[in-house]
Amino acid sequence: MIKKITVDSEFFNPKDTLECGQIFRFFPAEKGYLVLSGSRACELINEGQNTVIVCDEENEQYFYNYFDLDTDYSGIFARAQSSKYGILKKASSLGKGVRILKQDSEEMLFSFLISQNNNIPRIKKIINSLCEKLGEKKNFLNHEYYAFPTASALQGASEDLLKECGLGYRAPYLRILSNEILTNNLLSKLKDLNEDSLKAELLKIKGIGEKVANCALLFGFYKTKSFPVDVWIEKIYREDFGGLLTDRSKITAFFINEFAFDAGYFQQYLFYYKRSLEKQPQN
DNA sequence: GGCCAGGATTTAA
DNA sequence: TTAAATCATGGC
Repeated sequence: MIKKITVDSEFFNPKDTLECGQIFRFFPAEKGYLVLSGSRACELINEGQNTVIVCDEENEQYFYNYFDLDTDYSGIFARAQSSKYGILKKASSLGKGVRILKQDSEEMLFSFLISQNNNIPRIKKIINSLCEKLGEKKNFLNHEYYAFPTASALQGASEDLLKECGLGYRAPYLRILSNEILTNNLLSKLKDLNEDSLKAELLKIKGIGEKVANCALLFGFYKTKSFPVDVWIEKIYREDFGGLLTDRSKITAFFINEFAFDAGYFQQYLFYYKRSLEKQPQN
Protein backbone atom coordinates (compact mmCIF):
# COMPACT_ATOMS: atom_id res chain seq x y z
CA MET A 1 0.00 0.00 0.00
CA ILE A 2 1.35 3.41 -1.05
CA LYS A 3 0.87 6.40 1.21
CA LYS A 4 1.14 10.12 0.51
CA ILE A 5 2.05 12.77 3.05
CA THR A 6 1.15 16.27 1.93
CA VAL A 7 2.84 19.28 3.53
CA ASP A 8 2.80 23.02 2.87
CA SER A 9 5.82 23.80 0.69
CA GLU A 10 6.67 27.21 2.14
CA PHE A 11 9.24 25.70 4.52
CA PHE A 12 9.73 22.44 2.70
CA ASN A 13 11.07 22.69 -0.82
CA PRO A 14 12.47 19.43 -2.24
CA LYS A 15 15.23 21.10 -4.24
CA ASP A 16 16.38 23.28 -1.35
CA THR A 17 16.31 20.43 1.13
CA LEU A 18 18.05 17.89 -1.09
CA GLU A 19 20.58 20.09 -2.81
CA CYS A 20 21.87 21.98 0.20
CA GLY A 21 24.62 19.42 0.72
CA GLN A 22 23.33 17.32 3.59
CA ILE A 23 22.30 14.20 1.67
CA PHE A 24 24.21 12.22 -0.95
CA ARG A 25 21.60 9.69 -2.06
CA PHE A 26 18.85 11.31 -4.09
CA PHE A 27 18.07 11.19 -7.79
CA PRO A 28 15.84 13.19 -10.11
CA ALA A 29 12.75 11.19 -11.08
CA GLU A 30 9.96 11.70 -13.59
CA LYS A 31 8.18 13.78 -11.01
CA GLY A 32 10.39 15.19 -8.28
CA TYR A 33 13.08 13.05 -6.69
CA LEU A 34 13.78 9.55 -5.50
CA VAL A 35 15.20 9.83 -1.96
CA LEU A 36 17.01 6.95 -0.26
CA SER A 37 17.76 6.42 3.42
CA GLY A 38 19.32 3.22 4.69
CA SER A 39 17.30 0.52 2.99
CA ARG A 40 14.19 2.67 2.45
CA ALA A 41 13.00 4.84 -0.41
CA CYS A 42 10.43 7.54 -1.06
CA GLU A 43 9.53 10.03 -3.75
CA LEU A 44 9.57 13.72 -2.94
CA ILE A 45 7.51 15.92 -5.23
CA ASN A 46 6.73 19.61 -5.35
CA GLU A 47 3.17 20.43 -6.39
CA GLY A 48 3.01 24.20 -6.10
CA GLN A 49 1.78 25.05 -2.63
CA ASN A 50 2.36 21.51 -1.48
CA THR A 51 5.24 19.14 -1.12
CA VAL A 52 4.26 15.49 -1.30
CA ILE A 53 6.09 12.50 0.16
CA VAL A 54 5.19 9.18 -1.45
CA CYS A 55 6.24 5.99 0.34
CA ASP A 56 5.19 2.52 1.41
CA GLU A 57 2.71 2.50 4.25
CA GLU A 58 5.18 0.77 6.55
CA ASN A 59 7.64 3.64 6.09
CA GLU A 60 5.19 6.45 6.68
CA GLN A 61 6.28 7.17 10.25
CA TYR A 62 9.91 6.84 9.28
CA PHE A 63 9.72 9.50 6.58
CA TYR A 64 7.50 11.74 8.65
CA ASN A 65 10.31 11.83 11.17
CA TYR A 66 13.03 11.82 8.48
CA PHE A 67 11.76 15.07 6.99
CA ASP A 68 11.48 16.55 10.47
CA LEU A 69 7.82 17.35 10.05
CA ASP A 70 7.25 17.99 13.74
CA THR A 71 9.61 20.96 13.73
CA ASP A 72 8.20 24.38 12.90
CA TYR A 73 10.66 26.09 10.59
CA SER A 74 8.87 29.44 10.50
CA GLY A 75 10.49 30.44 13.79
CA ILE A 76 13.95 29.43 12.61
CA PHE A 77 13.44 31.36 9.40
CA ALA A 78 12.14 34.42 11.24
CA ARG A 79 15.19 34.50 13.50
CA ALA A 80 17.46 34.33 10.46
CA GLN A 81 15.52 37.17 8.83
CA SER A 82 15.88 39.38 11.88
CA SER A 83 19.59 38.68 12.29
CA LYS A 84 22.04 41.56 12.49
CA TYR A 85 23.95 39.83 9.70
CA GLY A 86 22.56 40.84 6.31
CA ILE A 87 24.05 37.79 4.65
CA LEU A 88 21.86 35.57 6.81
CA LYS A 89 18.73 37.36 5.60
CA LYS A 90 19.77 36.80 1.99
CA ALA A 91 20.81 33.21 2.58
CA SER A 92 17.62 32.26 4.40
CA SER A 93 15.49 33.92 1.74
CA LEU A 94 17.16 31.81 -0.92
CA GLY A 95 17.03 28.65 1.18
CA LYS A 96 13.66 29.18 2.82
CA GLY A 97 12.62 25.65 1.91
CA VAL A 98 15.59 23.93 3.55
CA ARG A 99 14.92 21.39 6.30
CA ILE A 100 17.57 19.46 8.23
CA LEU A 101 16.89 15.80 7.58
CA LYS A 102 16.92 13.20 10.33
CA GLN A 103 19.02 10.74 8.42
CA ASP A 104 20.25 7.31 9.43
CA SER A 105 23.07 7.72 11.97
CA GLU A 106 25.19 4.86 10.70
CA GLU A 107 24.83 5.88 7.07
CA MET A 108 25.81 9.43 7.96
CA LEU A 109 28.92 8.34 9.85
CA PHE A 110 30.14 6.41 6.84
CA SER A 111 29.07 9.09 4.38
CA PHE A 112 30.85 11.95 6.07
CA LEU A 113 33.88 9.78 6.69
CA ILE A 114 34.03 9.53 2.91
CA SER A 115 33.48 13.26 2.52
CA GLN A 116 36.86 14.33 3.83
CA ASN A 117 39.11 16.14 1.34
CA ASN A 118 36.57 15.37 -1.34
CA ASN A 119 33.95 17.16 -3.42
CA ILE A 120 30.22 16.59 -3.40
CA PRO A 121 29.79 15.06 -6.88
CA ARG A 122 32.54 12.56 -6.19
CA ILE A 123 31.23 11.77 -2.70
CA LYS A 124 27.90 10.89 -4.29
CA LYS A 125 29.64 8.75 -6.86
CA ILE A 126 31.63 6.80 -4.27
CA ILE A 127 28.60 6.21 -2.03
CA ASN A 128 26.41 5.08 -4.92
CA SER A 129 29.14 2.77 -6.06
CA LEU A 130 29.40 1.27 -2.56
CA CYS A 131 25.64 0.74 -2.48
CA GLU A 132 25.60 -0.97 -5.86
CA LYS A 133 28.43 -3.30 -4.98
CA LEU A 134 27.58 -4.05 -1.35
CA GLY A 135 23.96 -3.03 -0.74
CA GLU A 136 20.82 -5.09 -1.05
CA LYS A 137 18.89 -4.65 -4.28
CA LYS A 138 15.41 -3.22 -3.69
CA ASN A 139 12.37 -1.92 -5.53
CA PHE A 140 10.01 0.96 -4.90
CA LEU A 141 7.28 1.87 -7.38
CA ASN A 142 9.02 1.76 -10.74
CA HIS A 143 12.46 2.37 -9.23
CA GLU A 144 15.20 -0.15 -8.71
CA TYR A 145 17.70 0.92 -6.07
CA TYR A 146 20.27 -0.40 -3.61
CA ALA A 147 20.20 -0.16 0.16
CA PHE A 148 23.11 1.43 1.98
CA PRO A 149 25.55 -1.37 2.86
CA THR A 150 25.41 -2.86 6.32
CA ALA A 151 28.44 -2.58 8.59
CA SER A 152 29.15 -6.26 8.12
CA ALA A 153 29.00 -5.93 4.34
CA LEU A 154 31.49 -3.07 4.55
CA GLN A 155 33.73 -4.94 6.95
CA GLY A 156 33.73 -7.97 4.71
CA ALA A 157 34.57 -6.04 1.56
CA SER A 158 38.02 -6.57 0.12
CA GLU A 159 40.49 -3.73 -0.08
CA ASP A 160 40.36 -3.99 -3.87
CA LEU A 161 36.60 -3.68 -4.00
CA LEU A 162 36.67 -0.59 -1.79
CA LYS A 163 39.36 0.98 -3.95
CA GLU A 164 37.29 0.25 -7.04
CA CYS A 165 34.61 2.44 -5.52
CA GLY A 166 37.11 5.30 -5.48
CA LEU A 167 37.65 5.43 -1.73
CA GLY A 168 41.41 5.78 -2.04
CA TYR A 169 43.20 6.20 1.27
CA ARG A 170 39.85 6.37 3.10
CA ALA A 171 39.22 2.64 2.66
CA PRO A 172 40.84 1.60 5.95
CA TYR A 173 38.78 4.19 7.85
CA LEU A 174 35.58 2.47 6.75
CA ARG A 175 36.84 -0.91 7.78
CA ILE A 176 37.85 0.34 11.24
CA LEU A 177 34.50 2.05 11.75
CA SER A 178 32.47 -0.96 10.69
CA ASN A 179 34.52 -3.07 13.05
CA GLU A 180 33.72 -0.69 15.93
CA ILE A 181 30.05 -0.86 15.07
CA LEU A 182 29.99 -4.64 14.94
CA THR A 183 32.19 -5.54 17.88
CA ASN A 184 31.51 -2.67 20.29
CA ASN A 185 27.92 -1.86 19.41
CA LEU A 186 29.05 1.68 18.73
CA LEU A 187 25.78 3.11 17.44
CA SER A 188 23.69 2.27 20.48
CA LYS A 189 26.42 3.74 22.68
CA LEU A 190 26.36 7.00 20.75
CA LYS A 191 22.62 7.45 20.59
CA ASP A 192 22.16 8.29 24.26
CA LEU A 193 24.92 10.87 24.59
CA ASN A 194 24.50 14.62 24.83
CA GLU A 195 26.21 16.71 22.17
CA ASP A 196 29.43 17.38 24.05
CA SER A 197 30.19 13.81 25.00
CA LEU A 198 28.92 12.60 21.64
CA LYS A 199 31.35 14.91 19.87
CA ALA A 200 34.18 13.66 22.07
CA GLU A 201 33.32 10.07 21.17
CA LEU A 202 33.07 10.87 17.47
CA LEU A 203 36.53 12.46 17.53
CA LYS A 204 37.98 9.17 18.77
CA ILE A 205 36.99 7.45 15.54
CA LYS A 206 39.85 7.23 13.07
CA GLY A 207 39.21 9.51 10.12
CA ILE A 208 36.81 11.79 11.99
CA GLY A 209 38.13 15.21 12.91
CA GLU A 210 36.51 18.49 13.85
CA LYS A 211 34.64 19.13 10.60
CA VAL A 212 33.32 15.61 10.06
CA ALA A 213 32.34 15.37 13.72
CA ASN A 214 30.23 18.50 13.32
CA CYS A 215 28.59 17.08 10.21
CA ALA A 216 27.84 13.83 12.00
CA LEU A 217 26.41 15.70 14.98
CA LEU A 218 24.10 17.74 12.79
CA PHE A 219 23.09 15.35 10.03
CA GLY A 220 23.46 12.03 11.82
CA PHE A 221 22.40 12.86 15.37
CA TYR A 222 20.28 16.00 14.87
CA LYS A 223 22.31 18.18 17.24
CA THR A 224 21.55 21.62 15.86
CA LYS A 225 24.08 23.25 18.17
CA SER A 226 26.80 22.31 15.74
CA PHE A 227 28.42 24.18 12.87
CA PRO A 228 30.60 22.38 10.31
CA VAL A 229 33.24 24.64 8.76
CA ASP A 230 34.54 23.71 5.32
CA VAL A 231 36.04 25.83 2.52
CA TRP A 232 32.66 27.37 1.62
CA ILE A 233 31.82 28.32 5.16
CA GLU A 234 35.30 29.65 5.71
CA LYS A 235 34.85 31.78 2.62
CA ILE A 236 31.52 33.18 3.73
CA TYR A 237 32.95 33.79 7.20
CA ARG A 238 35.77 35.84 5.74
CA GLU A 239 33.90 37.62 2.97
CA ASP A 240 30.47 38.20 4.49
CA PHE A 241 31.01 38.17 8.25
CA GLY A 242 34.34 40.01 8.07
CA GLY A 243 35.86 37.27 10.21
CA LEU A 244 39.57 37.19 10.95
CA LEU A 245 39.98 33.79 12.60
CA THR A 246 41.71 31.11 10.56
CA ASP A 247 41.46 28.17 12.93
CA ARG A 248 38.37 26.26 11.86
CA SER A 249 37.44 25.00 15.30
CA LYS A 250 37.51 28.60 16.53
CA ILE A 251 35.26 29.61 13.64
CA THR A 252 32.85 26.85 14.68
CA ALA A 253 32.95 28.17 18.25
CA PHE A 254 32.25 31.70 17.02
CA PHE A 255 29.11 30.67 15.17
CA ILE A 256 27.82 28.42 17.93
CA ASN A 257 28.30 31.29 20.34
CA GLU A 258 26.35 33.57 18.00
CA PHE A 259 23.52 31.24 17.03
CA ALA A 260 23.31 28.52 19.73
CA PHE A 261 20.66 25.97 18.77
CA ASP A 262 19.98 27.75 15.48
CA ALA A 263 23.60 27.22 14.41
CA GLY A 264 23.01 24.05 12.41
CA TYR A 265 20.03 25.47 10.53
CA PHE A 266 21.77 28.75 9.79
CA GLN A 267 24.86 26.89 8.64
CA GLN A 268 22.79 25.12 6.01
CA TYR A 269 21.24 28.37 4.81
CA LEU A 270 24.71 29.86 4.49
CA PHE A 271 26.36 26.85 2.85
CA TYR A 272 23.56 26.45 0.34
CA TYR A 273 23.61 30.14 -0.50
CA LYS A 274 27.35 30.48 -0.99
CA ARG A 275 27.66 27.28 -2.95
CA SER A 276 24.71 28.03 -5.23
CA LEU A 277 26.32 31.34 -6.18
CA GLU A 278 29.67 29.92 -7.14
CA LYS A 279 29.45 26.23 -7.75
CA GLN A 280 30.46 24.87 -11.10
CA PRO A 281 27.56 24.36 -13.52
CA GLN A 282 27.92 20.59 -14.07
CA ASN A 283 26.74 19.70 -10.62
C1' DG B 1 49.77 19.63 -15.24
C1' DG B 2 49.00 21.90 -10.97
C1' DC B 3 45.09 23.01 -7.96
C1' DC B 4 41.05 21.88 -5.49
C1' DA B 5 37.38 19.28 -2.93
C1' DG B 6 31.69 19.31 3.15
C1' DG B 7 40.02 17.11 6.01
C1' DA B 8 42.53 14.05 9.12
C1' DT B 9 46.71 11.78 10.55
C1' DT B 10 51.45 11.62 11.00
C1' DT B 11 55.68 13.74 11.64
C1' DA B 12 58.71 17.79 12.53
C1' DA B 13 59.83 21.77 14.72
C1' DT C 1 51.81 23.50 21.19
C1' DT C 2 51.46 24.58 16.35
C1' DA C 3 53.14 23.83 11.30
C1' DA C 4 53.96 21.19 7.33
C1' DA C 5 53.78 16.81 4.66
C1' DT C 6 51.13 13.19 3.18
C1' DC C 7 47.22 10.64 1.87
C1' DA C 8 43.80 8.74 -3.51
C1' DT C 9 40.96 10.41 -6.93
C1' DG C 10 38.67 13.00 -10.67
C1' DG C 11 37.36 17.44 -12.70
C1' DC C 12 39.01 21.50 -14.20
